[in-house]
Parts: sequence; C-alpha cells; structure tokens
Amino acid sequence: MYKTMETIRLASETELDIAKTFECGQCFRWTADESGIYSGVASGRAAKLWTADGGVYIKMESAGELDFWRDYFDLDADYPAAFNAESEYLEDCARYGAGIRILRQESWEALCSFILSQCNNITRIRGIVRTLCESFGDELMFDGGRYYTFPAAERLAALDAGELDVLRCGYRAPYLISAAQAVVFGGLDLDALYGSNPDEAMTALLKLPGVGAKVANCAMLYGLNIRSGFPVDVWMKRALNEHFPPDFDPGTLGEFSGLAQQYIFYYARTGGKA
DNA sequence: GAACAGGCAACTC
DNA sequence: GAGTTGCCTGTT
Repeated sequence: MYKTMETIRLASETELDIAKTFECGQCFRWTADESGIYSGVASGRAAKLWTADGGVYIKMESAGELDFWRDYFDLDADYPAAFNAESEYLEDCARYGAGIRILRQESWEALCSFILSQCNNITRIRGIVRTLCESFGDELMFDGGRYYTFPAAERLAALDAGELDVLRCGYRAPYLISAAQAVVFGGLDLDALYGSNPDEAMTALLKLPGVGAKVANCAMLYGLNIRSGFPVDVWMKRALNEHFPPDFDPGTLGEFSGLAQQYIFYYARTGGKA
C-alpha cells in the first residue's frame, strides 16, 4: 500500500526549539542524526523534525496527523503568557530555556519512563527505554527506517519479572510490571486522570510501588497534562535552595508551575549555574 | 574495589 | 515524622 508522506512547517523556531525540548530531560525517545534531524515515535506515530529558515519542519505519515503533533508539542498554549517571571532569576531561566515545550506525552509511556528514571542518568534511561520498545513494542516502518512503538500496558502486564532481564534495569523491573498490572487489572485509569485534579492524580499514582513524589510529578506533568506538576530532584533542590526562600511554595508560580520547573531545571543543569 | 547516581520503601529511633 | 540503609546496574 502506497502512503503519501507529508512535510509541513509546524512552528517557528522561536515557539519551538526542538533540541532543547528533546534534550531537557522530559523524554527519552527522540534522537538526532548527524545533520540535526530528530526522529522518534509518540502514541504509535513516527515523525522526523528539523529546523530550517527560522522554522521547524515535520515529516509525518499524512497531513491528518498534524493536529496530533500540534497537541503533542503543546503549540496552542501561550507560554510567555503562562509564565510570570517574578524575579530576575526566573527571567534568566525563561530566557535561557526559551523554545522549550512541555510535551504532551502518552500517559502510560511517561509513567514507565519515569519509573525507570529513578537513580539513573539520561543516557542509561534512553538505552533501557529503547530496549524496552525494541523487545516488546510493535515494529513500525517510516521513511525507510525501522521504529518501535512503546509497548502497551497489556503486553507488560503479562510478563514475568525475569523477562525484563534484557533491560538490565535491576530493581525497577518489578515496579514496571506492577504498574502495568495496575493499569490492566488494578483499576488505575490513566485516561480518567488525564488533566484531572492534581491531588487526585497524586494519590492514585503514589499507590504504585516504586512511585514516589518525584516520579508522580513527572508522570503528571509530562504524561497526564497536569500543568502544575512540579518534580523536585537533586538539581531542583539545589536551585531552589539557592534562589528561593526555605518555605517556598511552587503554587505561587501559577497554574502552569510545571513550565517554571522546566526552565529552572534546564538552567540549573545545563546553564552552568545552580 | 569502593563510592555514587536526576529515587523509593522499609526500617529505625 | 525525621533520618538511615539497601536496592540493580553502570560509571568513575
């Protein structure tokens, strides 16, 4: 069957900086080739993106996927309006991170990815997730290349812990399987939590073994479209200690405090300043 | 070889 | 309820 491939200008370079967006630690499945073309898979769709002439171009299966990708890159949100920089430090963070979008990733993939992220570096997480997809996901041909979808919860729920040995993810393997079983049999309804009340989502996620506050906030912000999600890891702790009062409440950063978190995190981690 | 890593949970006091 | 420790694996 012949498929028409479609290339469209998705956004301006100012709205969307693909390198920052893909490398800022929120996702693990996009990789760049030597000429800066990123390719990846989200929700079973493959795409390639690159920057040229002040714009970001996307190559996808068909023009009908454009709405999906606009949503994935959160392009309908007005980031400058959503972010009120109430200090010089926050202004610096926002300027440095300009062009980062908080991706609307598939909820199950985000939950798994951040369960695997604990006590791990980005390089290793990427490797584990790649092996997970290649071992248990479905094959997908796109633009002459072979890709894999993220394995469904149903697939992982049926595995024995030993079958995940290939991932070499250690003590996180049983966490992954029990999360899958919670989704399939245990009444964890990620769709119902999508965009829901943060407290409700947090309570549901914390019931999973291997999910604490940090992983839950990541799953909320990156997978459940809960924009107040505010993951605090060691980098964020360092930055908060240095630039905010001890009793600082992220709630003061507004409904989209997750965006502020991403700017602060990215600045602390790659901007050379804690 | 020991210590540690973008965290969690079980255990201690 | 605050602090300590083990956990798989890979890297330093």
